[in-house]
Amino acid sequence: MANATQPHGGDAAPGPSVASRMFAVIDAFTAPTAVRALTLTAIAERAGLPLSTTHRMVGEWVAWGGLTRLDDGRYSLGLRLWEVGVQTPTARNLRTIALPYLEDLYEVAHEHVHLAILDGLDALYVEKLSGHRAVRVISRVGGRLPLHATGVGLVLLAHAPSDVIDEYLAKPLPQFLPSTVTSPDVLRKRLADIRALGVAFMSEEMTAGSSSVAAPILDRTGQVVAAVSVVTPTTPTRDPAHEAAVRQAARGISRSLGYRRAT
Amino acid sequence: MANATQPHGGDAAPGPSVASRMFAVIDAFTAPTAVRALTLTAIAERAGLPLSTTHRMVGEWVAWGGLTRLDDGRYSLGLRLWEVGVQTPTARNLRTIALPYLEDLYEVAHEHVHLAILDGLDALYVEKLSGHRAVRVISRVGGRLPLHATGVGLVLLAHAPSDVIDEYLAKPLPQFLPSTVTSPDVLRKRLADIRALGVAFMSEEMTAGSSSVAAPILDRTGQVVAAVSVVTPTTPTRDPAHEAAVRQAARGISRSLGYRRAT
DNA sequence: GCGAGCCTTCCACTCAGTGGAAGTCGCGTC
DNA sequence: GACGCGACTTCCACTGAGTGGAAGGCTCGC
Repeated sequence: MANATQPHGGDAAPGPSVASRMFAVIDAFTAPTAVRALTLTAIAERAGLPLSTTHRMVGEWVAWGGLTRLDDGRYSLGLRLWEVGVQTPTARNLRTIALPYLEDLYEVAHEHVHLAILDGLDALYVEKLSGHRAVRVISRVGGRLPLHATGVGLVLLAHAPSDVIDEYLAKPLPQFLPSTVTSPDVLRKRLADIRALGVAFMSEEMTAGSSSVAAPILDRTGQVVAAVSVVTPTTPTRDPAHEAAVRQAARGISRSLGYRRAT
Repeated sequence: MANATQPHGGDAAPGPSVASRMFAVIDAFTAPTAVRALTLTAIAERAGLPLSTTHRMVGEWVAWGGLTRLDDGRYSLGLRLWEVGVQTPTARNLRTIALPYLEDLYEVAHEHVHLAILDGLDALYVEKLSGHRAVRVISRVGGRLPLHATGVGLVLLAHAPSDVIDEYLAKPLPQFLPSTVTSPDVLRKRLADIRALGVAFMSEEMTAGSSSVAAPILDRTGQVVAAVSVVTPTTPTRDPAHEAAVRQAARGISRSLGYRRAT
């Protein structure tokens, strides 16, 4: 679940304000590991709050619908939170515009199709389509994965502002599998290739048995705002149809976002 | 946006607690109408809070990531809210399990594919796939539509506990188009037919020019927990392929949820 | 230059929020 | 079937976090 660098620190300081305590309660479901359901006591522990305080906070959340009490007495994130969350413009607009193209891509490949954006120093997965027989991968909508070991991540990093690249390469890069590239120099070269080629290829660097092709999505200002990819089981030779389809989807979405090449 | 009966009352009473004021701020983006971005002053008005209080609340939300300040100074719902929201078990589990089948359905029909659940007295849209050329409809993921005028809604209502049906039929039913059925008696008959047939057909009752076929999804206990539908442009004759595909998708999802017919 | 909107900051008052402690509930054990 | 345990709920006196009116900035456009 890659607990990234900058965003949300997890338990840490609940802070003196009511609001921060309210958030600590919600964060208990996210950090350190994402869980479905927690008892009141568990929430209190994870949030670092006294039980009675937690009790009141949880009560408020439940009243609003941000948390739900399950039959067994435990709590889980509530529908209201989902309802409000999916309204968030960034994710919603992008999804709405991109979905038809992702569908097309899925129809060609019948493999995982990913759409991700750069948030902080992570690839944040905005959408994921999968079929019945797709490879096992760990991405999930709303999840974060590292930039240097995923197809979409590499594309996003390649087109990020140079200070972001520097910052990312300055920190130690986890090696997930033998072929994960962790050398900053090699990565720099790789990013240059990705910019030149217009697509990124990735194989066996995050999940064993899976490879991907990813391409950048540009908005009306020509900025890279997202990346699409197809993730397939690793095969001896690359399927050129996938590359073409990913490129086409990326182009289609970019056009829908108002991008006009070169002018 | 059908502001339903029971859930979230919108502006109303902010209440004396900090939490309720915090929620009032978020609700400002939802009710009375969903909006993308608001100025601080607008939030204060919609939430019914003094400006300085709003200022502080908004500050807390921004610090956590639940709201984002845009370049023009206005605020919109923040990515963090989306990130947490998509983690909500109900929606997430259902989506994950159903998606592959929805994909199949989409591939057959190339029209809107909807997945909805019953929440309160509304159909809550959990997932929606659409292609490039699909009809214009007003459903959206996270949105609510009335039970008596949509395909999924009719299916959900038909299989709801009888007290829910009674409650729903007791209130006045809005007539959206000439062919919207609003008579409780006619609807009761219709619901019985839907239960008998196993699918619901709906035509020109919510949006002009669109029709749909919907089928129920059952969980391991045999309860109807959701409904799938395909929404197409209205045509003189019904396409039997759509009905078959919807039934098949519903069956597939039900099976994945652990439903075994009859035993 | 002036007014209108909109946002930010300040600060004395006070009531909402706090959390330790005591009470309740349900369950498995001896 | 009383006992203990863990998990939850309620209580309440204390107090500092939160409140909101007011004043100060900033930025337009006329």
